[in-house]
Amino acid sequence: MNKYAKVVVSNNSNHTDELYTYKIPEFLIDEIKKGHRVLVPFGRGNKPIEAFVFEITSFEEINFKLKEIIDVIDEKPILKERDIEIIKWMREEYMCTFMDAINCMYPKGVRVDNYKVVKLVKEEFDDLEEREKHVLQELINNKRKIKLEYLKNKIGKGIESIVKKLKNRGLVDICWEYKSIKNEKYIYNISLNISNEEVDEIVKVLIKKRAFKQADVMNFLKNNPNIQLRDLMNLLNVSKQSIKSLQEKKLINIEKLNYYRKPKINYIVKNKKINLNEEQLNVLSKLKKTIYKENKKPFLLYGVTGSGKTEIYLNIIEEALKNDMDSIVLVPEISLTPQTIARFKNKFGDIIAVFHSKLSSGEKYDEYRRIKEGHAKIVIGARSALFAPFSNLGVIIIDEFHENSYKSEMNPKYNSIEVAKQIAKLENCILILGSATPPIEEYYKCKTGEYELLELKNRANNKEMPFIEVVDMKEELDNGNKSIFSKKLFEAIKENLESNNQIILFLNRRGYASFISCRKCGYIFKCLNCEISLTYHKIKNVGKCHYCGYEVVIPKECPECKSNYVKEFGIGTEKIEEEVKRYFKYAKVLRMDKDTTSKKGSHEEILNKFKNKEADILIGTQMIGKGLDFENVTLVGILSADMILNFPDFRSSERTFQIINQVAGRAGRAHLNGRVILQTYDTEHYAIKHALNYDYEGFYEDEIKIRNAFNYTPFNNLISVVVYGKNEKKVVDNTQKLYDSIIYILRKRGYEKYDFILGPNPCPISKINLNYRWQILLKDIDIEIKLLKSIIKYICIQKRELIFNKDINISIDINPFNTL
DNA sequence: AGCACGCCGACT
DNA sequence: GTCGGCGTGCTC
Repeated sequence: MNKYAKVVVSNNSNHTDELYTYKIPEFLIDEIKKGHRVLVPFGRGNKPIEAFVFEITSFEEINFKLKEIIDVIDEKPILKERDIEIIKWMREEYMCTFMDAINCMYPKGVRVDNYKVVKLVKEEFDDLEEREKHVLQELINNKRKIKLEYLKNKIGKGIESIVKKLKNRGLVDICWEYKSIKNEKYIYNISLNISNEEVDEIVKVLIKKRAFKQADVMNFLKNNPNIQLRDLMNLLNVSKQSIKSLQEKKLINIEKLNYYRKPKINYIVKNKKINLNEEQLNVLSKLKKTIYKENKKPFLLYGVTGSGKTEIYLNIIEEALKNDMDSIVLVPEISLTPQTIARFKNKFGDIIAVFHSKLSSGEKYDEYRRIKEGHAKIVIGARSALFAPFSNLGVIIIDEFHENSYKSEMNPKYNSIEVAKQIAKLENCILILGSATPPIEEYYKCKTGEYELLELKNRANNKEMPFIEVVDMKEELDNGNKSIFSKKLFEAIKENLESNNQIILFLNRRGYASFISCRKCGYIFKCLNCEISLTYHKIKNVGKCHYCGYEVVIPKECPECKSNYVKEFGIGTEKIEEEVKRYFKYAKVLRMDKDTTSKKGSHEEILNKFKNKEADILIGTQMIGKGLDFENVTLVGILSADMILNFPDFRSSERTFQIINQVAGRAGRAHLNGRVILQTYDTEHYAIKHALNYDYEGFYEDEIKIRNAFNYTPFNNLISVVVYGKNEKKVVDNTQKLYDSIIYILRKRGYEKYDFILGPNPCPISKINLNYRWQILLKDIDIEIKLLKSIIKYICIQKRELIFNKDINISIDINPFNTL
């Protein structure tokens, strides 16, 4: 019976994003399985390309002749059944191609090497031009076959037409060939299959048959019981054939070992027992109970800062290991969590694989292999670690799962939480989403019963959360204090410095000032490539664009009106540093933001310095808020909560609440009492009021009402379609066309109200890197999200050429984290 | 996308 | 005539 494979071809194109059917040749029928990588001839020229088998069928569906699969690439399938399910799901969910999703699962880089060759068919020199003869002669000299590329180098331009002419006369043939990259690296270990005593006898027989090489090998093996094939071939200068025939005579064993196979390690779990408190034990026992339960719900682990979530993670992973199950731990940004990683490594040692985005593709592949071969049982890393190829997944943990790094910014623009849920469902494994400030839409799912809520309400050391004092900056201004420090914060810094305690100052913006302008004519320094004002960096006296990296020296004179009234406005971490140094001359200050941590390892360096008390004050942006323990910090100053609050995004309240919570949690973690001072112009805002009391539940209740009233998530989905390109007019026209097409389809389907479509509008950042950006936002109000997606897919992907210009790009994001 | 093929102007 | 440049259309 004929068998057919439906495959996805490895081609970065929207036009080939479908399943292609190939006939499986006789010799591969038993070999090819779902998930295998294969080589198929594709296109008119039958170029051999890599493809992934998604289905195998045995009936003929199509009546035109099918091409045959050339070969399988790997010994074992690359994709598991559930990987294929996830790929299909991601393609639907995020409107990406099969290949976009496959690229998440399988490290790219090692791909098929293909090239065109010219083959000699007939030797006939009559009526040929000089250069044609030359080509023919080359072919005769080179075993009648030459790479086209090689000929191009030898002959130069015009080779294509020469070869074509030769082809038309039937003298040569042009076709594609490939060098198959078999990815598996093997070691062949050779040993005797007979006893040493028998060897001499055998050697005599071999010599009689004039098989001298084989005799050499046998003699060698008598003295060296174990050797690798490669070494044996080099040392004795024997061919593979000689060794093979020895194997056929059953005189030797050839053992195929995987290159990565190390001596099997028995992993040691260090039993430095930390006594869990009652709350933790309770949570843990609930988790353990579900390990073998069918149809698990995802767990939302709501644990206040310092409640010992990590300890729960370590324990449940240990439990999984006992049951021979693997675990995945996602952390927001690997470089920000050295302490967490250290704790995992301490406990589990060698069986941990670490995934960062900064691994080279080779390193990534090595880690991939380690996992695939079962040498790593735990992977810890950023969102890409989610796709680790474990065979028996038991637990997925997403730590600090409110962090927006879990949403991919690149195609496919997936949300790790959603993908994790999908994987957990298919693998029937435990999914733990841990946070001190869960996203509103996720916490909502506890209320609806989609998640099971686990709570850690107390800090492990039983310390109260530090008291947050709020300072109204409007009042400060009325009292004539124009500085960036309120009187209260100023006094507190002074006190803490005197008593030799450490201080953290938090501000959500790097640089010195948020913009630079001329006070006379109002000129504002802007990026040349982006529609964004430049941030002033005083140390280098430059204006920097935080979107494209553009930098320009700021002149004293206004380029517009030539006056001397150029001045910077707003505050950034650089300015805080300057002010602190001005007021507190003897304080030692460290600054941690994107500017001071660009070098590798500079992160840890700053943190270590601060931990070792080499500085009194740490000034920083968001990155100081991530799971760091500093015992001697007794004061945290949040300089301007408004900066986040006034951000033009529906999540800004939530972000504010989260950041205050995170940053405040840095104070007083050990024996000392902490104090937090929060400066804001908006003391009455509900996010700030609830944050002061660490009242997540209260904040949730207020926020969910707003989400409901304005049709935001979790009540509605949002789709953002951004149209961008270098030509502003084309961008505007194309966005309008997109809008018109959506309306046209909706009207045909009987819709009359279109108020769920916002736009077309320019994006809040209307130009980035010379690309003008326009946007249409759609919500699934009174319309099915599926329908909405299918309409957008139809217009933006399937009929793309009909509607959009060639130099126009489209970016579709389902439930984006921001709509800039 | 990326490749093959074909149509058309340019040039020995 | 034929070279090669680009436009067009298809990929099991």
